[in-house]
Amino acid sequence: MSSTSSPGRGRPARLDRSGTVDTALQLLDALGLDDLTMRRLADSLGVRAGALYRHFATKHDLLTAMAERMLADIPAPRENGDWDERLADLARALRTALLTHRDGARVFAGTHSTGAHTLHFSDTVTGVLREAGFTDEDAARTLMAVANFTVGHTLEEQAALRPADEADADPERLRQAVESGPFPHLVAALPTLTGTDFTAHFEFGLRLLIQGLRALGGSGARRGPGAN
Amino acid sequence: MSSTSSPGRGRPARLDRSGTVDTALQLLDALGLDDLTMRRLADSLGVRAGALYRHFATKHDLLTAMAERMLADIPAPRENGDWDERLADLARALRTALLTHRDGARVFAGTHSTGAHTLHFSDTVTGVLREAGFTDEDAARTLMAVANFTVGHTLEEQAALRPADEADADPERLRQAVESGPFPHLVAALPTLTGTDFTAHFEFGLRLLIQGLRALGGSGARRGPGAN
DNA sequence: TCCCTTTAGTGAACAACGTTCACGAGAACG
DNA sequence: CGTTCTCGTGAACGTTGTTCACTAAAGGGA
Repeated sequence: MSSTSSPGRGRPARLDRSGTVDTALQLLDALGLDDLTMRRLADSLGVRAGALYRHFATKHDLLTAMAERMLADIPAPRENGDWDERLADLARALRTALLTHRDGARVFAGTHSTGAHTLHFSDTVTGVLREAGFTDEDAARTLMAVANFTVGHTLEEQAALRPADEADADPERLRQAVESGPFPHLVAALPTLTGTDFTAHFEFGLRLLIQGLRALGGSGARRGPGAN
Repeated sequence: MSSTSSPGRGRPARLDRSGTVDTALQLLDALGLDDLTMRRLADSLGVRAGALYRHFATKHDLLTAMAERMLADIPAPRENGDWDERLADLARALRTALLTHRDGARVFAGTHSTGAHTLHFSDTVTGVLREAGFTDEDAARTLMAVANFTVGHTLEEQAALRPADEADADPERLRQAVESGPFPHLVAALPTLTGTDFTAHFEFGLRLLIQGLRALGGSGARRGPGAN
């Protein structure tokens, strides 16, 4: 299937940053973040672990490059749309990018890339807002709010997606704990809380943020659409 | 200074779950999550590392107990207040609880406690919303949205608070990367993005969520206050 | 009081981890 | 052709979470 990830035999195994990140992301999908080790990655590349340090100063450096790569394929928001639709496009695209790889949100949350893709995404978000008439300050804070919500949500979503053998066994354990204590409101909320339609959960929070933004931006909300 | 954290000499060193969690949280504040090891914790307790496994099945189990303990001292929201004020109280209290300990958000995000304090907090949040007239479903989804935003925000806040020696050096490195590329909107947003008033950032996102909630809850927003 | 069961911590070990470094093979270059 | 530089090797270092046979001490009947 893939040409870069098989260890092969007798292959010369010339490494480079880009191909290594590719293989690392494939390995992440196969093993999860906890089992992604420098030695296993080196094995997949037909190389010893020490060789990786010619290209990445540290494992954290590798993870940062992986996070940066995850944002590479984020599509641009729709053109000729209102700012709220375009902002929603971008938030959904960020969630999708994190969901594309196993433990993607954990990798992203643990790093702080200043690479071109990450900066481009942030620039696009603030651009949509500034062009809609929001102040620089509100645009910046909105970027943070949307990104933090999206990362927080996806962290939770991917935690729930984990194989159940990892001692958590959330669905039933939570229900039992809630029902055996004085938590009447939680009992009522439980069906939704344990529901698995994470897209609906995400859309709910996103709608809240955007509605709040509409209420805030007296000038921004009423601008003509697509004044590109 | 503290009586539970000094290794002492010749002390019999009887362990229990509660005291161990206390010492672990003190050690977390002193060392940070990355340097909190089972051996160091055992040292602080005057005990060998293996002894900890009599009380905690795994390190993750210990961390879960620490996360649960962090929510122990969360104050109740104001009584006789509108639902939006009470919800804001709870969100702020969660942020404060996570900020109280170094890397608190990381510990919390990496665990899923089903303990009494965690459930009580969730019950209180959904209770405020249900009593305000929101549906069970909206109450549950609001809990998730507010919690995910708060955790995501505090994760970022505490990451920025880290000692600068950890290779990130965010403030200047980000500015330099942004200004050396084609990111005009980001440049404009930079002063706010690199600002250190995280409370203002948090309040902005929180206001967005609550305003959005007001727009959503036709019946909820107009209920009489304090219908306890 | 004696015995016996249970509890809790010891000490040593295990496999695995991230990371470092002296070294050698081979490419690149003049 | 000779030299320099690049890059992966192999072995090691210190540290991590976790396990387990053992021992010392506490608890409870008879």
